[in-house]
Amino acid sequence: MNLFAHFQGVVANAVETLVGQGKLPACLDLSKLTAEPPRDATHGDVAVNAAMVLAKPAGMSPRAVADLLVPLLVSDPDTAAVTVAGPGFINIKLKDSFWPRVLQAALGQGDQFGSSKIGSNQKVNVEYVSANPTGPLHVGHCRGAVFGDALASLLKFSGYDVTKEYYMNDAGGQVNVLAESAYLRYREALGEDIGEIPAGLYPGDYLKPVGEALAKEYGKSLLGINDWLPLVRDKSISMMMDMIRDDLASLDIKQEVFFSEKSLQADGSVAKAIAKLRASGDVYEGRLPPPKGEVNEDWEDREQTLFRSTALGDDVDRALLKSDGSFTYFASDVAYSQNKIDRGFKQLIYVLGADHGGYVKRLQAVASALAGPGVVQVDAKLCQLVKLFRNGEPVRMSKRAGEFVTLRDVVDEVGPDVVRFMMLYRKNEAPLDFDFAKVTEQSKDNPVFYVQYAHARICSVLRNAEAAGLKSDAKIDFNLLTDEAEKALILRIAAFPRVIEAAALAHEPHRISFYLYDLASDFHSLWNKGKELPQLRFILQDQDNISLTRLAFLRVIRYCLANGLGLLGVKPASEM
RNA sequence: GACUCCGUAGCUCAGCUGGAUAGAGCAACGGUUUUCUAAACCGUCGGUCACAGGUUCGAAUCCUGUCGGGGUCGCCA
Repeated sequence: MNLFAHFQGVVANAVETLVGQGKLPACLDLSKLTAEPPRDATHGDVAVNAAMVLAKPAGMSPRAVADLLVPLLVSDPDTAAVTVAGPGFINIKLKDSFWPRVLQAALGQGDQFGSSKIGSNQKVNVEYVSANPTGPLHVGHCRGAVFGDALASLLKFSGYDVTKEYYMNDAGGQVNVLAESAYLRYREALGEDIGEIPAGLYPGDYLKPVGEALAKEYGKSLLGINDWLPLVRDKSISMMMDMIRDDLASLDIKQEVFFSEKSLQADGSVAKAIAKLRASGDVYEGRLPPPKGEVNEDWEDREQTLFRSTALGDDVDRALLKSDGSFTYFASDVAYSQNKIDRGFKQLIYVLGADHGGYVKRLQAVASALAGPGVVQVDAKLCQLVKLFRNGEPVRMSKRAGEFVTLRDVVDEVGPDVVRFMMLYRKNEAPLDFDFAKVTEQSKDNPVFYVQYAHARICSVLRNAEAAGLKSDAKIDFNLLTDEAEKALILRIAAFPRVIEAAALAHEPHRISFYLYDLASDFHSLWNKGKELPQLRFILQDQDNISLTRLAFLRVIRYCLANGLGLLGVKPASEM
């Protein structure tokens, strides 16, 4: 249960009661009404902005609105006191008996604590990675991969019907280059000296197994023929996708749908989607102004088939057909968008690199044109660059052969949990520095370690508890948790569902990482307080009720940590 | 030139879709350990939220403009 959402409802009901009594005018907009944790804990437990938001539309002073609301809120069974403060905040102080119920409920929910139904089973498509199937994933793909996966988990946990998807660009010119590169490796596998890989082809060693596989499967039969390309291309793509899936598996990422661009062209979907847009007047024949910025020698002024994306907020209209009559990449995306709409998705989330920023508006324009304005929500999450460092020194990468750091290199060096946590310890719009030395350091400077250490400490106490042998008639009574440090933790725990919901609505999984850090900090504080004040320790000799209560408390904290880490895709450590 | 992201403490960053006196960590300084994991904790110091306007009860947050930094601007994918 999200207690803040609960009290927002309580306040909304109170307002409606007042409207019913004629004390407040009807048709007030309640959408801006919030209930949130006050900045300063001395103000109470829940801060409500109702009086300030409603004052103007009601034609009253905030104070007058508050005076109407306070009596109704005081009568709520959970409130101990209601005060009006500052510019018109209504601060609710909850009864002491409220918090034990929160802990009890959290304990009962266990690994579901923090989950919600705010998604109402709405169908959401999260498309991420979608790297060209021409080689292994590099470190640049890492962030989007982890981000997309965590966002999908977060949305599932929040009650959305989520599909995790990868779009395979298996139709363009890149995969023909891949095929030519693989064909060279095939000839090499048959014993031919192929020399240097020509410029423009993919030089990486990872294509050698493709050549060998082709040699094994077809012998020399592909040498004499002219139409080897489609066959080699399909085989290469298939093997590259297997490799990419392996790379993703190393981060424990498994997408449910791998959607083929080629299939859209093959089954006529692209032509159909374009025809639909032409019928609605969104596609026309026309000319484009030359591109700004760098001069492009290939630019040619000609009449072409264009999507009227400027009508929907884009900078220029977008071409759908190349001069040779084949579809552009964007044309496939029109059909792909239609396909997603047809599958019933109400939200299309694209996790993209920052270099795709210019693509966002046309994706939104296409969805709007195909489904109607506002019918499907398109949210593009742009992940900024990851800069790699080794002991403070930037890791140099060049695009020449062998000098790029692969996703696998990073995962193999620091482990999947560290990669996942660190990639989510920044909001996606912020650039991220990733230092191999720092992220594996075992100290509080390293947030991954800090959070894991809290979890391990809890597990350690729970192990010790088994040896302590508590009496079987001991009872859990969360009213026994009265210390300031304990209360701080209880408040933090109570905020967990709200953090998850807010992160899900904002599509910002990084909020969970920061929450977990704060939670770990509260826990470490309590732990150390127990060093000075032995009565605050978790297991007390001959005080089985309080010991059992504190152990249950620890289990609730552990659920928060484990559930939060689980959403990030990080495995909690039970010892370190 | 256009679009887009960013600009918050000496450094790295949060800031809960507009709330009350702007928060953490690092660095600096001081303290805590016969103890359930000190791999930790507590305290002090540190701010013109880039700048200028606007919107309103109220702005780091929204709008406009300026400055500074990153990214993008193809019939590529």
